[in-house]
Amino acid sequence: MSKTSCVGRPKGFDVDDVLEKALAVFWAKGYEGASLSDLTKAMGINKPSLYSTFGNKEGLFLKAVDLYEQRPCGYFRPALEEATAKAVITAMLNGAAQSLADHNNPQGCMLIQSALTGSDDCESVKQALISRRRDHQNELKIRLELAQQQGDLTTEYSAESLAQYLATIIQGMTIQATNCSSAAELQNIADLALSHFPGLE
Amino acid sequence: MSKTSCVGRPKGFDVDDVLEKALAVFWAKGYEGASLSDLTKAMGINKPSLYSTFGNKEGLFLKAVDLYEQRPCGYFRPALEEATAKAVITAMLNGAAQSLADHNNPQGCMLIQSALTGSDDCESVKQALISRRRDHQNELKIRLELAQQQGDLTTEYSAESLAQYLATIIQGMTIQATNCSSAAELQNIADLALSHFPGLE
DNA sequence: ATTGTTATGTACCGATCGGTATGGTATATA
DNA sequence: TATATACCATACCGATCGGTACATAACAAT
Repeated sequence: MSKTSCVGRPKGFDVDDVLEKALAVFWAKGYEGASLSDLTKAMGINKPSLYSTFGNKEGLFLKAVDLYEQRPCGYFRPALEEATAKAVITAMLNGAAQSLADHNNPQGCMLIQSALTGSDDCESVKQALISRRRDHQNELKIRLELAQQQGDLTTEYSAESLAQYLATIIQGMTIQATNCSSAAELQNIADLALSHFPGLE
Repeated sequence: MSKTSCVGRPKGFDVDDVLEKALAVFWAKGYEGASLSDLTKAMGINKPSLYSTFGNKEGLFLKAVDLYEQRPCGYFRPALEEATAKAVITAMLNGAAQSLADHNNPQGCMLIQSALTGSDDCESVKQALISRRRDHQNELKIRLELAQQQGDLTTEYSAESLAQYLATIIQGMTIQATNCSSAAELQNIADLALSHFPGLE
């Protein structure tokens, strides 16, 4: 797959494999907090290999973000596919609670905590993450608009408001996760939010 | 006040004044993202003055956090003094919305974004901020317990759950604020949260 | 005016930052 | 086997990091 078998010496590592190691480091330490030494040590490769494969630190980070959105944060897209607004929101809240409580992963959400602030150098990374967050919120809005058209979500509130409200709660849950909240606490928050969510009959 | 007029050459700057400048830098760039050059330039002093006055970077940061809790984030304590649970929660949500929308300040909440992640060096700062957040949540819990005793908050949910739920929403709002949400959007989130808050009548 | 004390500005410290030049090594093609 | 190609390890680059030594300047006490 990643071995298209070109001429020359083959890579001594699996690209997807080391990317996953890099993801774990960025997730735990953030973009600027993760040094090249941290990364190469965790990935088990040397700096020239990293640069020839991923371009530079920022390129590696963005690839890691792509992987993050496919893997651990993976409850999001499936939740959008649920049949009704209530099912979507339920899947979203429960998925967040479970994902954030999973101790196999670093605490919190990578899209939020890896570059909320930072030096001037990381402005582009910061903006990239803001875009991803807004994109997610927009996908959710579109799904809730559909639900309103299909009649399983009241039109008392705009889809935009409700999407923003749900995003706010989930983002708050990610901060709670970094505060060492337990799985039970996170699930309790999700339950409270669901049972009092606006617009669901 | 800060000039107790001791022996020796007097300071050429006002301590509270430069601390406020430092706060603005830490708030915007985070603990590690704010370099000593950033800080000294904004404060208008040189490094030796900074170190003799505040100890080191971490000492300066912690002093800035103290100041932050008194000043821009200042809606918290007054809100606890409100007469009823509903008034407390209303003041908390509206205060957060207004404070976060104030463009005189950097975006977001300093207690959250200035050290969510980072290198190993900033572990103690990270923990200090986690403590502050949990302390705030605990103060809120105690206030809501009192409200339950006084009968203006139902006992359907524990004060601890409700405090954590409100903290989650406000923390989510701070992330929304860093996503360039408008004042109207933030207020809308606050309104939605208030009108659907569990346990209020 | 002298002395003691504290603050200031400059110049510097070792360590680490992100990133790269280089030379040797392993592989595919010919 | 010869050669071209690409990867790997080491050592290095200038810049910046947090922090400090040192000489000088400004004040209070005598």
